[in-house]
Amino acid sequence: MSNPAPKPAPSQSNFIRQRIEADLASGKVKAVKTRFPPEPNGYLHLGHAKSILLNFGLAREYGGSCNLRFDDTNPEKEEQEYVDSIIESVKWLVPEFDGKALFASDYFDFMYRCAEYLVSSGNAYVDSQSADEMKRSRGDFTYPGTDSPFRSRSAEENLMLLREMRDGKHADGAHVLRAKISMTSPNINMRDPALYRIKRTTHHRTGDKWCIYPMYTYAHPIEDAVEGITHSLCTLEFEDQRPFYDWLLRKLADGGLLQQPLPQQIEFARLQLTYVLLSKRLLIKLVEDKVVEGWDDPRMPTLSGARRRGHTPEGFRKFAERVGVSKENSWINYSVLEDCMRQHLDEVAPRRFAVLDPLKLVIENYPEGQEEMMEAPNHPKKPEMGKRTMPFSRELWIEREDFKETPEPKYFRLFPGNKVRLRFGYVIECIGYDKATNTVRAKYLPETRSGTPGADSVKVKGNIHWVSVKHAHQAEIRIYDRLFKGEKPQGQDDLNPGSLGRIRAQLEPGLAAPEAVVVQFERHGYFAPDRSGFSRTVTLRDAWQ
RNA sequence: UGGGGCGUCGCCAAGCUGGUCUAAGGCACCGGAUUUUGAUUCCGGCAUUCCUAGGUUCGAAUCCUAGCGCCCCAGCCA
Repeated sequence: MSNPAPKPAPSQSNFIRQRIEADLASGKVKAVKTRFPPEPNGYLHLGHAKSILLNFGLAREYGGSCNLRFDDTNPEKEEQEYVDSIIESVKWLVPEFDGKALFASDYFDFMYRCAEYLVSSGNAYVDSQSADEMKRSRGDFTYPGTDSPFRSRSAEENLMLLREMRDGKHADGAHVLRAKISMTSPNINMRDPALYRIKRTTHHRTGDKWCIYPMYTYAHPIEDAVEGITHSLCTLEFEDQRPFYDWLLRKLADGGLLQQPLPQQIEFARLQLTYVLLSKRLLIKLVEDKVVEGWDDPRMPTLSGARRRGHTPEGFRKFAERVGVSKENSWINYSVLEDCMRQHLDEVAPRRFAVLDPLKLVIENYPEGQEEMMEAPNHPKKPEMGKRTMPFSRELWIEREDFKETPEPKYFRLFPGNKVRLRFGYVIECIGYDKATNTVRAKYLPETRSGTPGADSVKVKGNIHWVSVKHAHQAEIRIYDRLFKGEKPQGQDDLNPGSLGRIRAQLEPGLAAPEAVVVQFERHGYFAPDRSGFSRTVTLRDAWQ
């Protein structure tokens, strides 16, 4: 009681929060309950991250809870492998997630009972038209549909047929259970939508128990209601489905099968990122065609790929906050995601030296055989992150970019006659370049050793990193570029052939055994230890050129 | 074409029970300061205008009318 509740970070107002707050204030809803309902037919991608963070975030923010629920109503497309990867990704992204997964298939019995109720109460019927006939009689945008010749079957006949369907007495496609609403509704989704179809397929969880499976349209509202979901968030394309969502729930509640308060569907705009393709169909194809190494290839826009790439949950949270939620069909620049990752990584990544494009430098007045240990902080602003030491010697690797025989204007790194600081080491002066050995020649100024009183006696503008040739640890570094070259890629034709680059780099010795999830190679960017090498997560911002 | 949505700065996005809007905030961008990462941080600048045209009103991004533009729906997919 003593301490005032910690003030939550002020969240950006949005239409969903407003709805929730109104429902809470009016007493319509006691506690917020949301859900994230993926279909286990692929790996989670960046678009899902927005939805996951939205649903779990809202629940946390309003002291409610959020379920991970698999929408496994189509056994033909769904697999256990996907279930496992999805659970793992959600766990990774949302620390407070308890790892418990729910399944639509656990409600199949109840859904079936609801179906029998709808039939008995005259709200559903078994249609025996072919798929093609159904399509034709549905009408189109300009013409109303026409009633199926089977629409007026008696409740008894419908019930009998439905049970036969359930018991596997009919072939796939022979019949379908439909809601009896109106074939003339201007909303095509209300023209007697299908509820159950016959699919004599083995389900990854219920096995061969069922011969009929509910449609998403029918199953989803029931799943929400059974779990006591208060706010069912989905993407814009389901907006036209909402009247049916409400219709179904009301019928079932009238029949005493569901309790108030009933869940309400709220739609928001899905994430669209430039240079990224988030279609599951295409992602599956990239994996199958081996265009990438797998679902977790660091170039993939999947969460498992992002993780290997070095992207972090905290970065994603910043991203979700930054892009907000609305009904506006917007495109987010990919650079926004990168910037969010940079922002988080800047705070937590230990700094290290890595020479990605090595050029040899010899300090001619530095005694051969001499070695010194140079101390460098792990983070420029966080002394609590400690320090590490690096061996310094006469021959060093420096970045090819950091030396120019003939510098362009405003270039302030190494060139003949110029002085530069070897970061956390000495100030050196370039005295030439030996073409025969491809070596930069320099002399050092002994009194300028970092951390000593004379360190600042010589002012220099440039600061470059280095690695002792004798002590360097070599490793492969994967440099990733965008997987697609177009700003709004359409498909595989837009793949960027240069999305993967491999280089051999010279690293400070401690990097032989990296402890951090992501480190910063100073002046380069953030890199994630990955498979005996490193994956470049994202570069540092660079105002030079 | 019928229905459903959306249109506020380069990109997001508040505001939309009308006045406090000559429109919040973030990102980007442009200056400038600090800096042993040309990074980070810091400070300053950045829509007389809210898709368009009318109307209501003392007063409109907010209300009304008519247009225009974009997205979604005609799976026994989700």
